[in-house]
Formats: sequence, C-alpha cells, structure tokens
Amino acid sequence: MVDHDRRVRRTRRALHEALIALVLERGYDRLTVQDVLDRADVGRSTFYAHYRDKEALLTATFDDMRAQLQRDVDAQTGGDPLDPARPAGLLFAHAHRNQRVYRALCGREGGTVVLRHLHRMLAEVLTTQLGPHLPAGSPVPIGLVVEFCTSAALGLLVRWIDDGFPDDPRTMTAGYRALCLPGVRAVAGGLVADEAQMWLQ
Amino acid sequence: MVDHDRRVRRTRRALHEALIALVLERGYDRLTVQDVLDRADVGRSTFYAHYRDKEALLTATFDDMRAQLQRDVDAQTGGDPLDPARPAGLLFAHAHRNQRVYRALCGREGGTVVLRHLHRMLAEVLTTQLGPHLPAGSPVPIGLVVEFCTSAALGLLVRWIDDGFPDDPRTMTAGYRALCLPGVRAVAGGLVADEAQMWLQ
DNA sequence: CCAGAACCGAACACTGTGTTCAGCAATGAA
DNA sequence: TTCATTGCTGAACACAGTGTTCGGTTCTGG
Repeated sequence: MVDHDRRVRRTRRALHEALIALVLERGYDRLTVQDVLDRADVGRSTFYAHYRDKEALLTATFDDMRAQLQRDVDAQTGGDPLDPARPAGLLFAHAHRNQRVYRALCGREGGTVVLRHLHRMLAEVLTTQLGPHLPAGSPVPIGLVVEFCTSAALGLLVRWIDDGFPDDPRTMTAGYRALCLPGVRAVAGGLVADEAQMWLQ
Repeated sequence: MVDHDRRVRRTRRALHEALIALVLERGYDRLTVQDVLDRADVGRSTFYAHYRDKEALLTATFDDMRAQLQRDVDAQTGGDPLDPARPAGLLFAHAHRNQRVYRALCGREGGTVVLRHLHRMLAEVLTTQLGPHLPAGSPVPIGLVVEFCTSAALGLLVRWIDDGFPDDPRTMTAGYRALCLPGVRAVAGGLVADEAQMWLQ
C-alpha cells in the first residue's frame, strides 16, 4: 500500500478512471463497487485493501485535484478583498480545466460528497477573506454573507457543468461577480438598513 | 388505498410521523424501511402497498406542505417584481411555521430529494417573475440569474434550519434581500458591463 | 536473486430490499 | 345490523450488494 510500488499506482489509477467513466455513464448512485471492479479489472479484496468503501474512492479520486485548487487559492494575491468572485473564479477556472472529472464528481449525477467538500473549502476561504472587512455589528452576520456567496457560486458551478460548460470561465466569473459583489458591498458599507427597512413590511 | 377509508389515513399518518421522528433521530441515510415500519407499527407488505420505496414516502410526506407553499406563492401580489426575496421570503416563513418537518426533510440529515423539489419550485417562480424585467440581450442570461438567486436562497435556508432557526424569518428575508437585490438590479439595469470589466483581468 | 508485499478470487456471513399469499379484521354502505 | 369489500398482517422467499477472510500466486524494489 505504499505508492512507490508500481502495482499500487496501477491499481489506484485503474480504480479512479473506472469510477469516473462509470459515473459519467450511469451516475454515482446507480453504481456498485462490483461495477467499478469489473471495469477496472481489479479483484474485490484488493479494492477493500485500498479504500473503505465507494465514497472513500470518490473522495480520493478528487483529492489530488482539490489540493491543486487549494494551492491556487493560497497563491492568489491582490484584488478587491470584498469580491467573492476572486476565489470563486479560481474554482470556475479549475473546473473548466478538468471538465471530465468535474462533470463526473460534481454534476447532478455525481452525488453530493465532493460538492460538500468544495462548499466547506470555499466557505472557509470567504470567511477569511471577507471577515476583516465586514463591520463587527453588521446587521447581516458574516456567516450568512459567506453562506450566501458560497451557495450561489456552487449553484452556478453545478448548472454550468450540467449544461456542458457552454460559457467561458471568465464569463461565468464576471456574471457571478456582477450578481454577488453589489450585495456584499452594500452589506459591508452599512447600506443594509435602508434596503431592508425599505421592503420590510 | 382510497383516503376516505380510515384505515388508509391511519396507516399513512403513522408512516409519515415515524419517518420524521426517525430522520430527526438518526438521519435519512442511516434509516431502513424496516425501522420506519417498526416505529409506525405497520406491516411490511402494507408499506409497499402504499409507497414504492423510502423516497416515495419522503416525497409524499412533504407533498401536502409543498402544495400549501405553492398556494402562498400563487396568491402573492404586489411588491418589486425584481426582488427575489419576495418568493424566498414566503419559503422562509413557511419553513419557520413548520420547523420540525423542515428540520427533518431539508436539513443536512434529510437527504437531497426535498431540497431538489424546492429548488425547482423556486427557480420556476423566479423565472416567471424576473423574466419580463430583464433586458433581452442581457450579458448575464436569465438562467444564471435565477440559478444564482435560487441556490443562494436555499443555501441560507439549509443553514438557518441546521442552526435551529435562530433568527426571525423576516430577518432572514431582509438579509437575503440586502445581499441579492442589488446584484439583480445591477444586471437588470445594464450596469453589468462596468462591474464585470472593472474586475475582469 | 529473493524476501516481502500486493494481488487474486472464491467463499462466506450479513444487511436490506421488494414481492407474494393465505388468513384475519376493520370499514362504509345498504 | 348485516355483509361484501377492502385494507392489514406476518412470515417466507428470492435477490442484490456489502465487507471480510484466507490460501495461493505474481510482481516489485533492493
């Protein structure tokens, strides 16, 4: 089970590719471990020597890629600190560069596990990024702002994936920014009360 | 299987209540049909005479309530047609009035089926509402605007539920409006290009 | 070359699903 | 109240999928 052994690398690679191919064909839910084994031509006991279950394989398959995205995010510098489209744009770009995998693991047929990971990841980044720039006694607490931006970004991502990536990632980012940034600015600038009370009741 | 027979009503009611109670205790995924039958004290064959499977029971359990929400939405009149918080606010209010059921069926432990229904429902309403008021050649297509607003609203809803409904539904609605409306207005008013190009690159 | 490690595959126990059917009990209508 | 109808029961069954075990085989890196 050490990855400098060629047999281990071969086995894992075969499983990952079989998983992605099969999810694209039949969807994650309608998929048994045995299906993956047959496609990958790997023995049953071998699978369980590597992964606890189907979900662990899914997570592992996405893990390297997620690490890459995390590095992109950490390396990012400059830009408007209030702009949620800064990290979200990296996510869009990353998805666009790995369309096949994203289609399999984050599309409608791909289960919710990976999406939950991305959700948490983006939420953490946005909390760090927006936190210092929102007024302490903000009428809209930081948690809600982050949840708003995160859910919206992932919603756009999933739809973009399921539509087959029709647009440029920059177009997606620009669209997301156009929709998201004004509201965040309004909240950060304390313009909320006016808006809220204007329509409350 | 006709619902003017008392036996049918009793059986279904027992199944619905058992489902909700058990989801709250253990989560939808970690729940077998047999668990529900034991709790409801209903025979196995009886269950399958009423529902195709566990998911069908879930859907049916939420169905009456969803119909009520739909009626609220249809009855709504007045207000800013560009404001996505108009229908979303009804959803928040509805959830607040039925906390126990929403906690069971739409919380993190509640699976994704009901959430998908709500997503589609809200998206349809918003498409109808916003469609006529967005410029035809909008740089951000109506589909993306709707997806943005819908995902954000449901994201806030889920978090609100899982936090145990700490805030007033009006506060939630106001917060959502403060975050969402400015962006929608910007897009509808054609201010998008400025924003987008300002930060693009 | 070779000791150690990974792989194989068949068998097994287990959990959960969905169906069937004969007998029983409650129901609503007359 | 009667009674044909309809729903409920519960046990049994076939089936699909999971996760584990183990003796034998094959490959790998040193």
